[in-house]
Amino acid sequence: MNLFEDQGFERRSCKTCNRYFWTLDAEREKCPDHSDDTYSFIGDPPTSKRFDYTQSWKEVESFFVKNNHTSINRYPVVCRWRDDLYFTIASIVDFQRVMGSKVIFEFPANPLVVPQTCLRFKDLENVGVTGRHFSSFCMIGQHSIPNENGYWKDECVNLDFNLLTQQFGIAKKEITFVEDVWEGGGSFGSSLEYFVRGLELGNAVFTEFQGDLSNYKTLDQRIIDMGAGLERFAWITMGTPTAYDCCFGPITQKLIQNAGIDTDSSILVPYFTEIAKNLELYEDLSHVRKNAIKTTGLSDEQINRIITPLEGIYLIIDHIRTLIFAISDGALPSNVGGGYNLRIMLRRIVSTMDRLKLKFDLNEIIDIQIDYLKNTYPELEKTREDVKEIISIETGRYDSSKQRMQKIVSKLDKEPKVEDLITLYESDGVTPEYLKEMKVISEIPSTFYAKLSDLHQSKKQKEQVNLPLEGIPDTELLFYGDDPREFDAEVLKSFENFVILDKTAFYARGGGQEPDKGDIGGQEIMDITKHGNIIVHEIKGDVPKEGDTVSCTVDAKRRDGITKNHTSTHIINTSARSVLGSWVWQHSAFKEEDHARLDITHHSALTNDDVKKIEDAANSIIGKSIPVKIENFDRGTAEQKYGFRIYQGGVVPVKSVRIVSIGDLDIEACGGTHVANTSDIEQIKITKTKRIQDGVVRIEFVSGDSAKEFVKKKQQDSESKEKEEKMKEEEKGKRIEQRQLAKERIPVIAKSLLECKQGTITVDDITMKLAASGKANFCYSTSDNYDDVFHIGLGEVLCKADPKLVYCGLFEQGEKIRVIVYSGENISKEKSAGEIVKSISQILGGAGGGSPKFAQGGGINKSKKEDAIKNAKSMIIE
RNA sequence: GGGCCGAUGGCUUAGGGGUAUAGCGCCACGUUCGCAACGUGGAUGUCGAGGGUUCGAUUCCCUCUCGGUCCA
Repeated sequence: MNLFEDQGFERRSCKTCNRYFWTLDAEREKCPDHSDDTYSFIGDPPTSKRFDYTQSWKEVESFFVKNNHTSINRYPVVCRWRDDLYFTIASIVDFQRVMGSKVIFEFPANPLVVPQTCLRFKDLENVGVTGRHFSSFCMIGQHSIPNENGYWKDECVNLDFNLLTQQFGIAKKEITFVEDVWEGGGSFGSSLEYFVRGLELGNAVFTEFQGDLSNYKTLDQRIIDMGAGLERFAWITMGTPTAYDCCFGPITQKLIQNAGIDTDSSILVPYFTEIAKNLELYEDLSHVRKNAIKTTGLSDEQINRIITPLEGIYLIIDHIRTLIFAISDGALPSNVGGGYNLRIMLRRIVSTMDRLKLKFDLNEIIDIQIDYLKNTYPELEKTREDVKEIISIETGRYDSSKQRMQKIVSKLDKEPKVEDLITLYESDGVTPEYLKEMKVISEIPSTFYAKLSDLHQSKKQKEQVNLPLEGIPDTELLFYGDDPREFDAEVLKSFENFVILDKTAFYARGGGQEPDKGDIGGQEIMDITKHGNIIVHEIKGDVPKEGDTVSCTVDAKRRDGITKNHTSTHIINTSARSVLGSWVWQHSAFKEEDHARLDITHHSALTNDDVKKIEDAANSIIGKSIPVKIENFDRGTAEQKYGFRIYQGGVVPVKSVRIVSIGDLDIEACGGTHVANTSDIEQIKITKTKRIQDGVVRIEFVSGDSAKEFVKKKQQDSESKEKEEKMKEEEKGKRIEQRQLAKERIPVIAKSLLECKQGTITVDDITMKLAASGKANFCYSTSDNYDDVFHIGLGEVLCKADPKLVYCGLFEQGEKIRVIVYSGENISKEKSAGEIVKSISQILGGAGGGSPKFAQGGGINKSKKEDAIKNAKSMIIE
């Protein structure tokens, strides 16, 4: 290093860990991790300049721009350009593109700096407590490829040295460089970490080898990956007790005042210095905290009144800042993948406020934070209201989920067994952690997770067929060119049922678009798949000979339907985004000939109103007859030009991307087939929507002719449904009429019947027979003019008035005959209604039963009606 | 895609092969100068839809729809 020689740095080995480091300080014997001056900048910064978070970036940026760097905007924190990462975790990730097993680097400028927001959830429990851990932070990315524009080690170290000394005014003897090796992502190189007073400010990695330390070769492309923590740059100039105090802008002071915490720097400075030092010594955070309390001699009262609430406030602010970035960039809190991290963070915010009895207005915190952050990240302004909306929905969801769990837990009458725990978790979403918190169970059984995972043994993945494709050239794709429906092609290879042609107009399965159908040399095509750049056709009958020329026909109607549906997918996607909110992204899609579906990221199920608005927006795009333009771009150029919205369908593993744009409404990287103009689609109709998982909504739809048919069929359906409804209404009216009739007539009939004091009387086909004293009275009817409602009503009234009465109603109902028997209170023991019904029903060829006081039954032998009533008479009157 | 749970008046719900529970709300009347409170009474609940078993299904079985939830 020329710099080290010029400036007089000395290389030494740490007395504790033997690592080599470079210093100007003749006294220094240990590396920064093991020195005594660790974190002495707290309360005593090593520079007279004071830069907060915003200003720190302005200083860094202006320094590098002055030194011929291009300053580029941050990339999204949702890492859509890589399949293996959910969130952007380092600035270098911005420029990494995975192709197969290889990672390649694509730089939009060289050299460059970027203020890259990075999300890391590894040390979540440290956030707010340690003074320097964040769930998201700004990585100052300084990147260079050593060519005619870029530079290598010497220049890099020079720049970083000058940044610290000139721009930040830190004395050069404060700076220590530590030698190390950095490895990751299949490549490695030497690295130089730079520290000031024990705080690592940055790490420059000189990536030049591929492989690992035992087996490596030089990379074709050497890269400088210098990452530095912007929050730390601000902190070292401000010397505040924690980095949180100087990195969040005015919100921190506001919340501290709001909570009424008295921040006494004579307590905070030594406490957080101790925390920082102890963090290097112990792994366990509670140990670190305990030790710091002991060393600084803080009382329990001071901890509870000052430190604990401060930790909570720091956590809340940090977590909200992360949520602002993540939601702005299109991530939604959910129960899957990276979304779960966001849900956890929101729940930590809410439960921290509950625990500390802090009443903050989250919307206000979001506003103040965005007002501050937009100095560096102006794009956050655009999603301000969307962030608030998502956070408020998620907060509400947490509340109702807590209530739900409480309700379920309150119903538990005994300590649940492991099986019960699994049911509770699987069916009701009650986590064992919650049960432990609520003291329903004392410990989570050790077998819980084992049993749970047994239950969800994932089925074996479909084995991928390995086809012998070596040496076959790429297939020429006619569907990207003239796209003929009939063409001749040469058979390059054929085996089993597979045919490979030199060129093809058959679209292969891919990008959610189903393959074409048609025939090759008269044989029907079963499936078409893509293997690298080779298209493989699977056909039904015998395969043609290699070298033959075959004539091919594409099923034009099918292709037409699929194509319309594909463009419709793009249209619905952009319509949904404009109706619902900026968080809407394509999650996945499927396009068949006569129907298609699009899964989008959205927090709730769609309402009918949402669906109508989306459909209207989509049809209005069709009505505007917008040309659909297809262009090919270099990937980097496309990303810079259109942003990461182009990756709706996921990662595109090719260097040149095909950009499909519908005016400026929707621009996506897409390999599918599309109509030339939106008016070709004619009509889009959403047929169904469904929430398929937390945070994902499925929209099923039809377009073109299918849409027209759907509308027609729906019209017919609604007409027949209307008729049905009318009939139901009529039936209902009849029933009500009958009930009304029964209600009116029962008192009248009952009165007449009860007037009979002896002998027999018949009123409206109902006969009352009064027995001699002591015996049961008998009342019956076999008229079909009465129904069950009537008999039940009359029986009850009569038996109440005459507790020695047995009432028996027989009537035909459709093909069957039914019987209802009531037995008065004073007689029901000897003349049980249940027994009578059983006997009668048997005669009628059926069955029945009930209680001694009330029973019903029935049968199918209508002709036995008279026999039945005779039997009843004999049973009752004897 | 798979598993589990659920769907009962406007709302919350009990129940379970044989008259469908209760609370809140609502309406009417009474008490009151009026309100609240109280008292009395009232309501068109096809017990999510369709099929099966049965004399009889809201209940049991099957299919479907919708909702919840968990796992991929």
